[in-house]
Amino acid sequence: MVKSEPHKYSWQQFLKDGQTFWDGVRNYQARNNLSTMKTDDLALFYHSNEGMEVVGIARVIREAYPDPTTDDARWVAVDLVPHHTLKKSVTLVDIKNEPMLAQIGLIRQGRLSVMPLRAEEFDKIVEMGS
DNA sequence: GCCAACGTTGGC
DNA sequence: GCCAACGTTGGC
Repeated sequence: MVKSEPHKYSWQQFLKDGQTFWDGVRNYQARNNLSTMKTDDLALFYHSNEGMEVVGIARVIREAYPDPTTDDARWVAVDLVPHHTLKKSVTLVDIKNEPMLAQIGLIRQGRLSVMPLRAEEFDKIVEMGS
């Protein structure tokens, strides 16, 4: 799952662009999670702050490479394309109300901007959004 | 706009 | 290497 503040970079903008590079991660844990993403992996796209909901699914088309927006070699970016827009967004409230999802990173560690999801958690959210 | 959670920085 | 101070994120 990746998070973005909609006023900074929204799902709608992502759809319009057709592709984006996921940069600007400046947190080691988030960076490590980014690094584990492989080509063709799917990632839920979450709007933080405004909306607070999962709005779509993105697909990785390029695995972690050095973040082009900084000279600092520690940081990486990945390239994403939109894969699927959820029929209805899954809100943070929905997720909190689903016992099976109570332990996901989104709840446990709110500040983390990139986090892993187990396959069944991913599937559950997708199911709730369709 | 406030505040809690948490990561990072810097003094010792 | 510890810990206090500070900054940032994100939910409410």
